Amino acid sequence: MMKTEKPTPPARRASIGAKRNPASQAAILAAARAVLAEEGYAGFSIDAVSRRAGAGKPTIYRWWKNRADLLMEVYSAEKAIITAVPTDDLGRDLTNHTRALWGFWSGTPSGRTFRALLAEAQSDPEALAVLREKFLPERLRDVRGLFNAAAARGDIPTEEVEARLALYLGFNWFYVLTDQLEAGQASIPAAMRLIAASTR
Amino acid sequence: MMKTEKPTPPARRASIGAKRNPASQAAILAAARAVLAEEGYAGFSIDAVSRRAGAGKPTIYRWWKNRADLLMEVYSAEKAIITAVPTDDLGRDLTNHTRALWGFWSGTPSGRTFRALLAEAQSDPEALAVLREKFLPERLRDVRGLFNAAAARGDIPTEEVEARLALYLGFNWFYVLTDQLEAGQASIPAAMRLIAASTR
DNA sequence: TCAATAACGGAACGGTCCGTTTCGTTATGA
DNA sequence: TCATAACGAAACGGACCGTTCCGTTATTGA
Repeated sequence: MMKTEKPTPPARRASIGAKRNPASQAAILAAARAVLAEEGYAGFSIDAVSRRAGAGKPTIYRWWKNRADLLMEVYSAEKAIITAVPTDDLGRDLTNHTRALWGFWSGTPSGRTFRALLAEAQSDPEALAVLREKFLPERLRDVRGLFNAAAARGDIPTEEVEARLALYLGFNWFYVLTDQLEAGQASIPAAMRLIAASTR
Repeated sequence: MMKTEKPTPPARRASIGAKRNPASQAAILAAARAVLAEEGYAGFSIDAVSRRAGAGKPTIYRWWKNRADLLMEVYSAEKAIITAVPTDDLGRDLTNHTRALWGFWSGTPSGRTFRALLAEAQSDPEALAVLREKFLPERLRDVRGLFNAAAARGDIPTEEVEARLALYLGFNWFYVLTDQLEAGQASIPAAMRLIAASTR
């Protein structure tokens, strides 16, 4: 396998006593982010992050259970300023939100992080459960709010919120997982219009 | 890591001369299928397949470039008898096709194989390219036919076929990747109706 | 004040897996 | 007949996993 090592100054940190060193936490998250940005999921290993951060592996395992755990925090640490305030047009809201999300995925390491997270969940049932029951619900709160608001207005049936949410999610997953965010942009408006269509 | 070894009779085969031994090919594919069925992507390694098949690793690498290559053949070897002949109702066609696909994914190791394939593509750009440009187009031929037929009838705009196909694909991916095929069945009809909706 | 506590980075551990090479064996096909 | 090539086995160097032990550092609380 490849071995693209960065001669970056390790910049290690010592213990600051019987408590967690925030500098180490930050260095590890930053290193994970950098590895993902530069090497993608293929290069993402605890060893690589450890080397890059100038941190010991035990320090990583002390605070994160496994790779999925670390990936989730890396993703969450990137606080996307994607606010989703419902107007009176669900289709427009969804289009705007999708464009913001794709911009976030493309313009930061977050797209790669998300892809890594989803891949990791395929080989770790426990990670998949956390993804399904904690990570996704949190990340979906705003979008779900858009659908709920539309349902409250009577624009869409309440009992179809789940199906439409799945359509929305899947649409985004398909393009990010196939690394086609660029080419897929043209499909956004039509897709969002269909997801938001009122069932008269 | 785990070590759940099967004491199954190795049942190895010798060379049959200066040509490929079909029995070895079959044994390797069957072993890969079995490993995926029993251990999922987590247990899928060339070593494990080699042991299980009673085959040498060089024999595997002689005929398959990498894991993704083997995964694709495992998936393709499972010839799903999912015919998609368009009627005059795209929504109904899609619902039927989706149910057949999910049954196929649930009732065979193919769901796990597909998940493994998608995960593998996240760490191997070359595998992703093959998936995108060869594997998916082949697998999507029939479904694309459904959309094209609907477009030919004037039920949906031709220029929206790509967007609707992406919605369809993503919907399936979301449920299979989150291992929620069972719970997601209720969402199928509504989702397919939206994807098939005519834009009057 | 001063020991118990705990985090830190490091090195090293046994183990798995990768992809390749080397080997002796087998049988084809020209 | 004999070059060719596939076969399984074994072993390779290297990467990575998750853990253990180490000496060091500084906090915490008795």
